Order: sequence, then structure tokens, then C-alpha cells
Amino acid sequence: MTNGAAEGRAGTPVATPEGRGRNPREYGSGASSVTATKEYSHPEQQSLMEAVVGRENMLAAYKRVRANKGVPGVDGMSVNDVWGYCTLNWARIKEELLDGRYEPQPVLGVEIPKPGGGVRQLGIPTALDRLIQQALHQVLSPIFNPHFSESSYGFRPGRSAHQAVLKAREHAAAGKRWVVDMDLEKFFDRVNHDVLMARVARKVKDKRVLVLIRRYLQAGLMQGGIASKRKEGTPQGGPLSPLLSNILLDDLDKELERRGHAFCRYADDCNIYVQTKRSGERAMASITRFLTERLKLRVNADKSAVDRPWKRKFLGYSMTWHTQPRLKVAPSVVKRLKQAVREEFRRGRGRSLKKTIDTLAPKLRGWMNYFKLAEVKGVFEELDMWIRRRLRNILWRHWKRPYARARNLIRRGLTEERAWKSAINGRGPWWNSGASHMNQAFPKKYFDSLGLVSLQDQLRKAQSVR
DNA sequence: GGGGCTTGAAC
RNA sequence: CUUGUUCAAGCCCC
Ligand SMILES: Nc1ncnc2c1ncn2[C@H]1C[C@H](O)[C@@H](COP(=O)(O)OP(=O)(O)OP(=O)(O)O)O1
Ligand SMILES: [Mg+2]
Repeated sequence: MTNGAAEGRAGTPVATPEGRGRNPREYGSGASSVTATKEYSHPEQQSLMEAVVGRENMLAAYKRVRANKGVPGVDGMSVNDVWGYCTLNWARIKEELLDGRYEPQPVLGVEIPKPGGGVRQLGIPTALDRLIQQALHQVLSPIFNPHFSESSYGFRPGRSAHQAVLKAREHAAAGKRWVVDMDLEKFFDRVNHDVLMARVARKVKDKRVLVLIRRYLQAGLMQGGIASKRKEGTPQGGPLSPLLSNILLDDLDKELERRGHAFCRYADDCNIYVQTKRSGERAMASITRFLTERLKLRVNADKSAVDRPWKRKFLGYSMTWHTQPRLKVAPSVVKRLKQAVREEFRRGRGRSLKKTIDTLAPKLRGWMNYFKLAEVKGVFEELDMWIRRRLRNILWRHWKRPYARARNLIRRGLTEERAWKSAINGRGPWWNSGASHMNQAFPKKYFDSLGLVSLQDQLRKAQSVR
């Protein structure tokens, strides 16, 4: 039934001599509770750093870093510059890495707004450090990922938000109709270095790698002025950070599994499905204690709650109250899309309809592609009508004079009498774009022919493929 | 199977 | 000074 097969870049190149043949598909789906950890461990435990700086691995890392557009870090060096820089200084950098002497540079602090309001502090390493972290990531990922929980879906190759959402619905359908929805406060920023490193050290024996990772954690955040060493947090923007965050929260997964909970975790968003409110509240209390005491993490009280699944949103989705719940797009997400579409129209005010559709259509396609799991389809019909109305609106605005309006309406097949009546009705563009003459003159078919595939049509197509 | 470009989503 | 991981779709190429 696993329809979303692991394709694309799921198979991160593994640069180890023995590790190369592993199937990316089974890569993320390690057997639950494996005791023979040695078996899956990296073949070169004592010389992991050699694997990191190995030619194959570095080339793969560089390719990846370049594929992301990236920005210059604090040293102002672009990704392209790094290639030249590395070929010139690689011998020295490699030696520093192998000797455990390499010192990372501070990360560049950038504030970006987040959707829910508030700001997110990004910590962007230099292009060179992104390259090295990427190389580390490629070596560490196959060591840790196979041992992660089946219920962990975030930041993992071969795992997706879709899988998590489907599993969540499954839990609710199985009669666990209460959810403990937990989110951590400033998750990456509050990662405790010692707690994390202890967990990394459980599988990584190479001291140089451990020291390097710690130095990356300690690298200061450059905020205009100078930066000082960090005592907590892993930079939001470091290629290694997502993997590290999973290594840290793996203990949470193991604890939840030990207690026999049905749960889905995606990054710091953890949903535990239970049968009663009481048991939910109990779980919430004890897991909160576990997180603060054992992992030194804080639960975000505002974003966390024990409630009914249909009152909560998980990964952009929500669900209905039925005993067999149906997935729906979370209301806040619909609002966000409308806002984005409005913004798109505002920016392209002077553009032709065709041009507007050409930029809008790929965005809607991508959006629909993510929310194609929604089984409540009313929103899509509503959005389709809303979008077409806005498009008719910009058409109407193009026609400044009654004569132009009448001419265009006639050209679209309206009778002369009706066209002229509408052309001079004196109403505003928004009224007219919803009026019957515009709907008749510019029906759905018209927009289809211009390349606007309606959300509903896209959904039907996606479901026929499935 | 692999590579390129674009778009979207989750965090 | 919009970064990172992951997933996916569309188009193009071998
Ligand atoms: N755009 C992004 N780039 C890099 N890392 C991200 C991005 N979005 C989310 N993350 C990572 C870092 C976050 O700490 C982690 C969890 O996301 P999120 O819960 O939305 O924020 P947060 O935990 O940092 O703050 P909050 O207290 O509001 O929950 O996922
Ligand atoms: Mg959080």
C-alpha cells in the first residue's frame, strides 16, 4: 500500500567501500528493536573521519551543496568559490580534519518570519562548513537512520509527511480518538550539547568526528557584530542539524515504544493517539517530564494539547470526526494559500491573464500535490471558484471603458444586448467577476484552455494514478 | 535506472 | 545576507 515510493534523492551516496550497495528503500526502514547494532554499524568505526574526507564522499557532498542555491556565509565565499578554494587548500583542510584540528567558522544569523507569526533565527554556516557538514551527514545518516523508530517520519530518507499523516489517520480509525499533540519550544535552539553528544557517541567511536560535531554545535552565531561560543542549540540551517535532532529525539521514540504508545513524530511535532482524554493527559504529563529531565528539552505549552484529532492540525492536515476519519486540509492552511494567491495577483497587476496563469498554475500544482491526500474535497471546489473569480476580476479590470467590456463579452459569445447591459451596469469589478455574464463568457473551460488546471481536476488525476 | 530545470509541502 | 533536511509533482535530457 505504500504508494509514495522512495524515489528521487533518497539514495544519498554512501562513500564507504562496504556500504555502497545498500538499497535506499530499506535504508530508512530498519527493523524495530534491533539488538545486533554492530552488524549495521559503519564498517570503519575507528576511522570514520577518513570516510568523511574520502574523495567519493566529498564529491557527492559538493554536488549536493551546489545543487542548493545557498548564500555566502560569514566569510562571503559563494558555493562556487568553495570549489576553487578547496582544490587549492584541500590538502591542508583534509589534514586539519584528520588531525581533529579543524575549527569551523561562526554561522551567519538571519531572521525570517514564520507563518504563524514570530521570527525564526537561521544559522547559516559558510559554504565550506556546509560542505563539510554535508560530508559528515552522508556518512552519519546510514549509521543512524536504520535504527530510528518506525514512527519517526521527519528529516528521514524514504519517509514523508504523507506517510505520517496516513499513519495518524490509521491510529484514529483504530479507535484512538484522542491525541496528545506536542511541540517543543525553539527545538533546534535548545538542543543540549552534552545530551546530544552522548547519544552520538553511542554509535560513533571516532573521537575526531565527535570533536568536530561538538565544534559545529559550539560555533558562534554572527549577528552583525561578533559571535561567542554557543552553549546550547544546533543551527537552523546546518546540513547536519536535522539528523542530530533525530538522534536526540530517538530516545523519545524508544520511550514511547517501550510504553506501547501509538504515535507519529515529525521533527519536534509528536502526536500520540490514545483512547481516552484521561490517558492522554497522563501521557502528556509524563512525557513532558521525560523530555525536560532526560533530554533537557522544553515542551511548547501554547502549541501542545490533548484534544480530539479533528480539532488539531498535523503536518498541514486535519481530519473529520467520523469513526473512520477522513483527512482534510487544515483551515489555517487554506487561509495561507488564499493569502499567497492574493499576493500573486497583487504583484502581477499589470500582467496579462495568460502570464498570470502561467505563474500561478505551477504553484497550484505543487500545492495540490501535497494536499492530494485530503478526502474532504469541498475546499478544492470552493478554492477553484474563488480563483476563477479573481481571474475574471483581473480581466474586467483590464477593460477600462464600456465599449471594451461589451466588445469582449460579445467576442465570448454573449448577445449584443446582454453584453451592453452588463458593460454599463455600473457595478464594481468584484461584483462583475462573480456575475452570470462573466461566468458564462469565461467558463471553467476557458481557463482550462489557458493552462489553468483546476484543483479538482488535478486531484481526480492524482487519484486515478493512485 | 541516472542527470537537468521548475513548483509545492512538512518541520 | 532565506538556510537546512526530507518528500513529492510537472516539464526536459541520456
Ligand atoms: N525553514 C527552516 N529551516 C531550517 N530549519 C527549520 C525550518 N523550519 C523548521 N526548522 C527546524 C528548526 C526548528 O527548531 C524545528 C521545529 O520547527 P518549529 O516547531 O516550527 O519551530 P521551533 O521549535 O524552533 O519554535 P517554536 O517554539 O515556535 O515551536 O524544525
Ligand atoms: Mg517547535
